[in-house]
Amino acid sequence: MSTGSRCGPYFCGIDAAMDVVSGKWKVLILWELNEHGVRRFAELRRGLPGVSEKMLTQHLREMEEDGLVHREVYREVPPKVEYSLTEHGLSLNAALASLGAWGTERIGRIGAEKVAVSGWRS
Amino acid sequence: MSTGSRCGPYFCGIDAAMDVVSGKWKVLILWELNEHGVRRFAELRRGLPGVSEKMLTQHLREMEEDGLVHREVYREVPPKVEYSLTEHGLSLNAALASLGAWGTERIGRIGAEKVAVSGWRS
DNA sequence: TCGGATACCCACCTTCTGGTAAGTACCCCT
DNA sequence: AGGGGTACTTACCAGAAGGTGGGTATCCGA
Repeated sequence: MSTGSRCGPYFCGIDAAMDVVSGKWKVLILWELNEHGVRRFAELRRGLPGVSEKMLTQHLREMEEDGLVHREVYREVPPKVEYSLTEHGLSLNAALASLGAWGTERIGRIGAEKVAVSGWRS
Repeated sequence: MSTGSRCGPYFCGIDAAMDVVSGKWKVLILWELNEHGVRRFAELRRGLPGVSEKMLTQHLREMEEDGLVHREVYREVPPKVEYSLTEHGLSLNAALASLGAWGTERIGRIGAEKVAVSGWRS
């Protein structure tokens, strides 16, 4: 998966979009980055309770490959890396908005539990 | 998974929506059902090249549990079962439209291959 | 000097997902 | 009588996804 680039063949557009978004934390990373604009690695980790460092780096690398996030490395000590959304990441987030609204409605319908994390809304 | 109902806890709405849609063929089933209105089991199987009977039944059962599809059994011989979308399934499909548009744009951007199947558009 | 922070990488292990192949029971067509 | 279609179910298996716990090099504060 790390080398197997997500590039189809696809049945349709939804298929292609689901591909870049499939991964336990990807939409959450997208959301977090959208909310805060720019985030450092450790900030993302703290914002996503339960994510392992391995998964976070792996997902971030894949999203970088897919052109969704921008990775800015500052060659200093201690290391500093900033992540932000590219324009494709931003537009993907916008495209996910209606899906988010549907999901929020569903949460209310089935009375699902929600993880209480400060900073998470909707 | 068959018994583990998809019911959170969730971080946000997108999370909840992704949950009911995660599965290799689910969005495709959703799309197929949306295009044709009502479909029988074998029609769906033929419309989704590569799907195994096991996965199709499994996904259909889960989507029924999640209130996305309606299953109508006709007690005859040979057996006849018709599947269609519920209103929640229809609204989910509508919510996926913008994501589909994003994906279609992405396919063009990266020049991904598309499965050529008659009946599939966009 | 010791612990904590930064941003990772690596190997190992478990869990989950999906595929294969078989069986079921009854029908129609040739 | 044999083959194909209907809509599944079950058992088994392979590969992918994700979690755990270690290591790296450097710096800062206590």
